[in-house]
Amino acid sequence: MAHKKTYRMTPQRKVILEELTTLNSHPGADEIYEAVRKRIPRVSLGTVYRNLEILSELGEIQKLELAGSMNRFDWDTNKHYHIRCMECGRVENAPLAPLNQIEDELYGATVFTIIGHRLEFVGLCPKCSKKRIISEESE
Amino acid sequence: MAHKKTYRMTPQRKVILEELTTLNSHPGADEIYEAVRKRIPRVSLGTVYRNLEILSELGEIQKLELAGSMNRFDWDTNKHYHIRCMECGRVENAPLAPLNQIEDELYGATVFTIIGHRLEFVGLCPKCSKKRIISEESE
DNA sequence: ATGTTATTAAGAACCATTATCATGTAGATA
DNA sequence: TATCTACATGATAATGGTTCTTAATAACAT
Repeated sequence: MAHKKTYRMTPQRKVILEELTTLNSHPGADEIYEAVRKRIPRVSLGTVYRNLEILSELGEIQKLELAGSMNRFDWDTNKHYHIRCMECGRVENAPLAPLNQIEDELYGATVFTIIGHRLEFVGLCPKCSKKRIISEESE
Repeated sequence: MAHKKTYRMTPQRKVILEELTTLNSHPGADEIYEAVRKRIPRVSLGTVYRNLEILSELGEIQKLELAGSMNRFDWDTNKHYHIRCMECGRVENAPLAPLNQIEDELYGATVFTIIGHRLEFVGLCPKCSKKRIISEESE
């Protein structure tokens, strides 16, 4: 029989959660690490990763597996989509309601058991799209 | 003025392309590397990565940036979506037509310049969904 | 044939993430 | 309160995918 895990609300875990909700937008583990270090200077990077993992297991936060190598984290656990700047990697929420029926369209058409879907928009944030125009001009 | 790059179809590049089209389904760079090594034993992993990159730049193949760290490659350069097994990582095409209008819905609602979107379904392949049932029974 | 540029093999470097491990601690139980 | 033990921690090494570097070679243009 599997043993039910219990979780403690440790100071580190609490600070990590607080900093994630404070940070403006979809930080990566590295940014969270830096923020937490300001309050707990001797915190270890492993602790940050471990707790982000645990918190998302508990449903307290959401782990975003977008394109690119780095994971990002979101305090908003509601279903929503994201836009990623292909230039600087900045991530923002996409103003689009969840496509709840889209998975039904695959029902019967695939041998897979569908569990969910991930939709991500790719584009340029204002800053990077401005930069791009300038660099095209100078060519 | 930017200098236009020219590309040669070298033996290695050709074999990489051939093996990708031969391999059943959405292989990663590692699988392609193994396949190419059977024909060019001394090929280097770096060459495989470099050429996969170049081939996708040329539009000969498609680079799939799905969730998780590993990129996969697709000889089919038409727009289409994928299903990924969350257990074993196997990837198949999703039988769903491209959502061509979906990006229009964000127009005016975001400060980003939208360039494209990525939709990926997550689920269980037949093999893994069978395994999961068995392991649930034995709990 | 000569210079120029693209390509290669091999391995080092890189970066995000995980694993390891000895030590520490919260909270249940005696 | 004392003790027990599963869970947590910090420090650091290891991993795995990918990219970069270097020096040697091959292909093309002249």
